[in-house]
Amino acid sequence: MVTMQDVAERAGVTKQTVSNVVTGRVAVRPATEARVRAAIAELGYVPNLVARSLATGSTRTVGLFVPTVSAPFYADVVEEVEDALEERGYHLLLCTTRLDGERARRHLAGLTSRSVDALLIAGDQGLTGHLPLLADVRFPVVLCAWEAPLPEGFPVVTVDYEHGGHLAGRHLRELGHERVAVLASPAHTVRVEGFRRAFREDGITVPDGAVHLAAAPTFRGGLDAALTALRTDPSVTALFATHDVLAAAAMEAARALDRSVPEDLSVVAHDDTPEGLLSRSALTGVVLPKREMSRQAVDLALQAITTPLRPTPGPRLLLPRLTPGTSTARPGPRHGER
Amino acid sequence: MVTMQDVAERAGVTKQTVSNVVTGRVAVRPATEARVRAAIAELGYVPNLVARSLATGSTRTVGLFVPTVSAPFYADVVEEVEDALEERGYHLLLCTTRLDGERARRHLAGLTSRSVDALLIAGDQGLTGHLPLLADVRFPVVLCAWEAPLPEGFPVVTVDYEHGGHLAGRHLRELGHERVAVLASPAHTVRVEGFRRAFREDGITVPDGAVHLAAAPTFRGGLDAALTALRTDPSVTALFATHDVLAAAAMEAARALDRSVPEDLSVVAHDDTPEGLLSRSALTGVVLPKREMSRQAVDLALQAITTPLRPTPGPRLLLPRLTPGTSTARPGPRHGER
DNA sequence: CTGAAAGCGCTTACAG
DNA sequence: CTGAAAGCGCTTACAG
Repeated sequence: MVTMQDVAERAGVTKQTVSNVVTGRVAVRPATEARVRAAIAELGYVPNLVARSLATGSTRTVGLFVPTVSAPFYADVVEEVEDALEERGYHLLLCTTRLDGERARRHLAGLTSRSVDALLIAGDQGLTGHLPLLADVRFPVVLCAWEAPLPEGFPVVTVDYEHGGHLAGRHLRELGHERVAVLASPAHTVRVEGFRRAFREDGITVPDGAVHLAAAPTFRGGLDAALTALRTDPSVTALFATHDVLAAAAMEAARALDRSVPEDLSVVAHDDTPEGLLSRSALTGVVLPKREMSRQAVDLALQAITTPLRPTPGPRLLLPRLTPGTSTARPGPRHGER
Repeated sequence: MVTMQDVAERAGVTKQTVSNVVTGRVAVRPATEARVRAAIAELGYVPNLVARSLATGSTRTVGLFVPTVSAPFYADVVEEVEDALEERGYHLLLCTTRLDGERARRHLAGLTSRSVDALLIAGDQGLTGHLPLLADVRFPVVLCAWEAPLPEGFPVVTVDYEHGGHLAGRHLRELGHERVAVLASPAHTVRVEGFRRAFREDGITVPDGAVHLAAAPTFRGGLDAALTALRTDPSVTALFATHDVLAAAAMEAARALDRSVPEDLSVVAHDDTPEGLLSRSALTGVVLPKREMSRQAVDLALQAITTPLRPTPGPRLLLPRLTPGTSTARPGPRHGER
């Protein structure tokens, strides 16, 4: 391996001068710089980043925990975070936790001490019990996309999920729906609360029995829950799905039960991926500011690397928006006939 | 920061002994080890991985390039690779290239010299022109999921895409389809060739005009191509989609044109994600051995770190399988009536 | 603007 | 089984 020392000898300078040329931190006389650059090119010198990291104390790498990359929402978050990091000259170390706290714990242990400059944790699922571990960690931690109760002591950039649920509920109320069902992941209690609040404000109760939890956050799990929901109460005129995968399942369930969307059934979703790669182009959905959230989280983390954030800033709540699609309409004539 | 030296002083030994305890490389007398472990616990010592990397020459991190994590196929590959790496005590540095060779080049430059022990490149899209750059790289590179012509000098673990296309074609032929169209990504020429070969073997030509390229590998791009395909030749009884996102688009197009699947139109896909998170639970598809491919690629890469693979092993071709679903059937009565 | 020195925190032979 | 020494390849003040 070619080292700085080799370059220095070739150029007839000391390695400190080579370092000055490479890092650009200190000005170097043009003639010297040219000699050094020529030597670098001739020898094919490439700086050893690990040695630099040891000397500077920075790896220029940030860790990201997400539950999975197979859910469109998190796939987008990963790419947004990667973009933001790349622009700032950082690498991305990815860990998927698969809703498994023990797995997250192992990953965290592997990241101990100085292998990343900071850690971003997107999504609270399966992690809340393991938060105390984060206190021992040597680098700043920023939480995002956090729906569980917000822990103290960590910077958080997240979405107002209650508001998101409320937007979905109000949309259905404005269309005139009264009897609705909810398809939810167990972790999405806050969105469900917001949704029910919208109905409550109009004097309508969405009963507990109308909330159907998907056993697993998969298409299959969602499909079963959706079929159950529509069979339990065939008179519902609309379905609220708390995330994108469940929404796809809801569409499929409607098809299976021969209810056309939106004529026979409205479907509104949370976490829609409107320009994504999936088949939900026309879904009415609450879209989350993924890009904004990712960038703010990255900025906060990089800032915390150089300047400890004392005191910890309060949580930043970004507002979701409702994007109208063609999956919702006024309740159809079938409403109440069954 | 607590160092090995601090622990050594506390335990009344030298730091080499602490190192021996931590790495377990050299046996240490039980009594000494107990003292060292106690000191580690008391001081909350955590080894500095960067320093270790500099001393050992290994970062225990492997880079992975994928075009995107938003396509189900690559999302699965990322998680499989991550699992294989984690089992072997390695971290995953992720770079998404977004079909952008320039972006890949930048990422590659950032990985120079010793920041990863090895690099896995999954998916050839947008990269073939940049392969020469890989020759300069300081760590082993393994290619996988490679459909473009195989470059010399790199270990490759990929799928027999021609065979995959042939499987899809033969399936449709066995059902009796004669007039078909293909929905393809520009990069998927090999699968298309295999598909056409299946028809050619039966004396049927799939004309060039029946192959519709999606402008972009997105749902929207696929939908446009699918609508064009079905409008250009309404008499086709089956559609072959060369990857999962296009298949989802084909289903949507069928729906939009009021052709029910499989009665009015069969759809067979390549790269299906049967147990994935998407709405294609019942699609007939050619499934790729993602898990097997990912593990073999990881094994090859880790092996190459310690023992240079000389000469470079020949490409490993894994065989895809056709999984029957409910999206294909014999051509319906509509066939030829238009 | 350039050079000599110390140091980042670990591991690795090598003696004892 | 334990200790003294050298080294991994860089950066960072600090003199000159």
